Amino acid sequence: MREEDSNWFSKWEDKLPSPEDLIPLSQSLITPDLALAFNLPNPHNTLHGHRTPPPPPPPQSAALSSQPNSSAEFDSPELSAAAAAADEPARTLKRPRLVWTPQLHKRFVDAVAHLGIKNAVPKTIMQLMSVDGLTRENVASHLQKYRLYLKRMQGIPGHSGGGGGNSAAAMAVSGVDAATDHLFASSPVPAHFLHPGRANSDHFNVPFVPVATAAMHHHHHGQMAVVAPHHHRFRHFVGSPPNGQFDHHHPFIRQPLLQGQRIAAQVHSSNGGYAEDFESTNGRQVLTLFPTGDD
DNA sequence: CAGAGAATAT
DNA sequence: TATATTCTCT
Repeated sequence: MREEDSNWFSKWEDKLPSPEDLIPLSQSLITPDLALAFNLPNPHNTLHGHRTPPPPPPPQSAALSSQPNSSAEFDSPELSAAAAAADEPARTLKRPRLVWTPQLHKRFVDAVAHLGIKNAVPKTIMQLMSVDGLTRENVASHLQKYRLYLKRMQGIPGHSGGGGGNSAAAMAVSGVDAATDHLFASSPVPAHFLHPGRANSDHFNVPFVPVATAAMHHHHHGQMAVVAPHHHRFRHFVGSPPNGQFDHHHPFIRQPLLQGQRIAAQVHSSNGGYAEDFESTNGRQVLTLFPTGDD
């Protein structure tokens, strides 16, 4: 692959989304814990600028009664952010539901596509997506649904996975409502996804930059310029080659979504509008990347 | 044990 | 319904 260094770079570069595509993608998920712990740095962000990021209310327990748990839980007032932060916030807090926006899903699909079905497992996908705050569970859950979607799509021949031309047939046959697949249909399904028998070949060779989830630095953001590929050869294999046979295709790199952009939330009860900040409705919060139209 | 994937739960 | 959580198996 080295002799193709320059070559692959071209291809790589070619394949990259344009800056315009990348920028809207540069959102980051901030873990609620983090948000709480740091009391939302609330930089000068802006875009909407308005409405101070309301200090996310402490997790008002209640709800959920899965474990009657012993005794009563006291939510001491002093258990505020400070105390919580000092004590290990992550443990007690509950993450808001993640909303898979088309942009986020796009990343997901890209990751899966470049990893190859074989290596596309939650952990790996998650790492490749490098979205701050995204958990393996988030990905696993989404992947499960996505696979079902693909399965349905496979049953319908003559379909080209396309956002624009969605196959009503597929949906009709599988008795699924169009709305159901809307998200999935928003990103084209790579052809090989639909061919189980076919040995697909793309895997690893993924120079991804692990994003340190340090909450400390929020320097420059917005600028998501394509990271300059270092001249080194990236030797980051994801997973182990089954038989040592490498099949390198286009290198795939993702710019980690840096934090500091903006975080938005949408209330579960179908809030018609788009997100503002963190809004809570009896403790039910939804974390979402702001919708930027479609891709 | 960690983690994938399916089955449930909310 | 969409996403989360739990459970089972690898």
